[in-house]
Amino acid sequence: MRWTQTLIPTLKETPAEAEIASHKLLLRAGLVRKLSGGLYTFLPLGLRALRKVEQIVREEMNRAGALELLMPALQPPEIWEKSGRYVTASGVFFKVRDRARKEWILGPTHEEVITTLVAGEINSYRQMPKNFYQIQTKFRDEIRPRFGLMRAKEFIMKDAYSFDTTDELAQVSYQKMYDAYGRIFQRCGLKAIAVEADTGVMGGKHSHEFMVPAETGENEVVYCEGCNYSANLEKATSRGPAIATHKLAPPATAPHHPEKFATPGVVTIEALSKEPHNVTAERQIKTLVYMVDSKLVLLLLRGDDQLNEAKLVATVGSANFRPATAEEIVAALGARPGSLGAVHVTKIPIYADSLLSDATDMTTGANEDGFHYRNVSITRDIGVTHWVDLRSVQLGEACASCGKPLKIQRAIEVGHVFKLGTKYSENLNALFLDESGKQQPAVMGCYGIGVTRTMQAIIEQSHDKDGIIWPLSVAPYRVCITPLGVVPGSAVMTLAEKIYAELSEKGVDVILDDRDERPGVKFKDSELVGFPIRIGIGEKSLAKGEVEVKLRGGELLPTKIEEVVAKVLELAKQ
RNA sequence: CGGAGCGUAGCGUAGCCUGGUAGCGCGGCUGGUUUGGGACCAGCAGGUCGCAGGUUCAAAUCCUGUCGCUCCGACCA
Repeated sequence: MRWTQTLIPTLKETPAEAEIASHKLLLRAGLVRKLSGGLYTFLPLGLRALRKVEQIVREEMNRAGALELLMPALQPPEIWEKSGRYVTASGVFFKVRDRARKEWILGPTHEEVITTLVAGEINSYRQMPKNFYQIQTKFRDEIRPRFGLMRAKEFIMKDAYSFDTTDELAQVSYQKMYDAYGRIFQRCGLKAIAVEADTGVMGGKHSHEFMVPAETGENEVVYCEGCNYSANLEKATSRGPAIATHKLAPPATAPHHPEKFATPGVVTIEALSKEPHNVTAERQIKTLVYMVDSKLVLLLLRGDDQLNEAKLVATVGSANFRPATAEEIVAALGARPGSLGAVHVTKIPIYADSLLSDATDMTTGANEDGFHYRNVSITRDIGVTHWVDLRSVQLGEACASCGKPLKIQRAIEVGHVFKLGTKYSENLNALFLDESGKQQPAVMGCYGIGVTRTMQAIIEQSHDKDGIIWPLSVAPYRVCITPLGVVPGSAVMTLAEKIYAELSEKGVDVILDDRDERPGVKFKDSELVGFPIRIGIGEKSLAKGEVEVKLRGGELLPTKIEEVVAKVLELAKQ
């Protein structure tokens, strides 16, 4: 490709809308342009990089035995009603109506469609296992699109769905995808790690997310350097905080009942931990009031812990919850937030974090404004209905499996693999006959990669102050030829044309910067766009019988003219 | 949806508080000088100041509404 014949609208200045490095570079390097919030046009250069990522995904899926197909983006709501997700997933739907006013859904994902297909086409254990995938545009009415392609209303996803006869074989399919994902991200030049993850609204039993460490990521990953443990913060567990609760023995003189005391104006854990009360946070019980499916529940945590809402969802089995309003709380407990507690509460379900299971000599609100109880023993004084895991792991806590201190790092989720079980196959009738002629639901897995997000994650992980540093495997062009003069017939331009023709002939992706621009402009642009290999040709180097081969990552390699094609072929090999 | 901020030329912005001529840089076009790291000179084009209403002799500026964008939260590839 000749630079003057394509469109690469690079920008010197960063558009105000971009906040993170990869978003700024997508715009500045002329890869994408925004049409509207969360909606982007891929310009020729951006599309080339995207196609490279797609091709890597395709090759690895094929290698893992998955079968490519293509499903409609427009879906009938009836199949979502069958799966039960018409209501639970309704928040993400873009809906449209046809001329008869019938409603259709722009597909946010395709479990319902693929399961409907399989229900019709696969009837015997002899036809399994099967794994189908597609690379296709998804539509999600995101509450807040952001960071360019990172979270968009419309994005390209690779989604795969496996169907097996047994749980054991489904595990094999899952492992194949897990391994393929590792290869895909590695080939994209990404450092990605697999972490245990929460299954969320997808349902299912078990899942891993593939995370790209990045400060700008929207997720937090808990990991251990002592063993291989790593998990999304939403899911992570530990041996608990450094100060254990069960070691807080009550003084021998303490009475065998809670003792009410006045705490005027004290409405936070922190305030209670200071003068004159001096009750440290780990000796307090934090009482939260939530509305879950329009019913009140009490959530108890140790004073220094944070509620993990993903764990709450897993615990109560509903994503339909919110903190109760002050009015609802006063009506139910008779006190305002800040003086709440669960002592003597009997009519409301009480979910307590397991960390409190043997807590004694604790302090908590007395459900009377301005008063707290001390000397609370949770098993003696509080009618806990459910002991559960509600707390978020904190930095430095001991790893549950090896005891080393846990670390926490922000990351971008680029892929997610789920074991789904038989939820969809049962609801949508994807049944097969086994060897004994018995009808059974297929055991499913589903596997997603955000292709557009992966492309941006590569930029986020691989750039410097001058621009993008594309890995060879996904660069829009592997080689950029930069003649410093473009006069037709000149020695410089003649050589540039010759090298361009030879590399093109050998099948190398190469772009010839034939713009009549000053050298500085061309150098800056080639670094901003981030071509892995640049061949600089100018009169100075030509006089020495050389051209300059420059790697975007660093080295400058003066190269004899007659050796340059062979050398670049070697460098551009993957 | 809750909270915060911002909408002025393709991009980045000044002007707004204190109402009266829309200004600058980048980019674009023409001509010239330049030519190994985002050149210089001269000239030119490009704006219903997001939109609608209101106040006023007069609105980019003040008021109301609305739409859009960005950031924090919930959602997720």
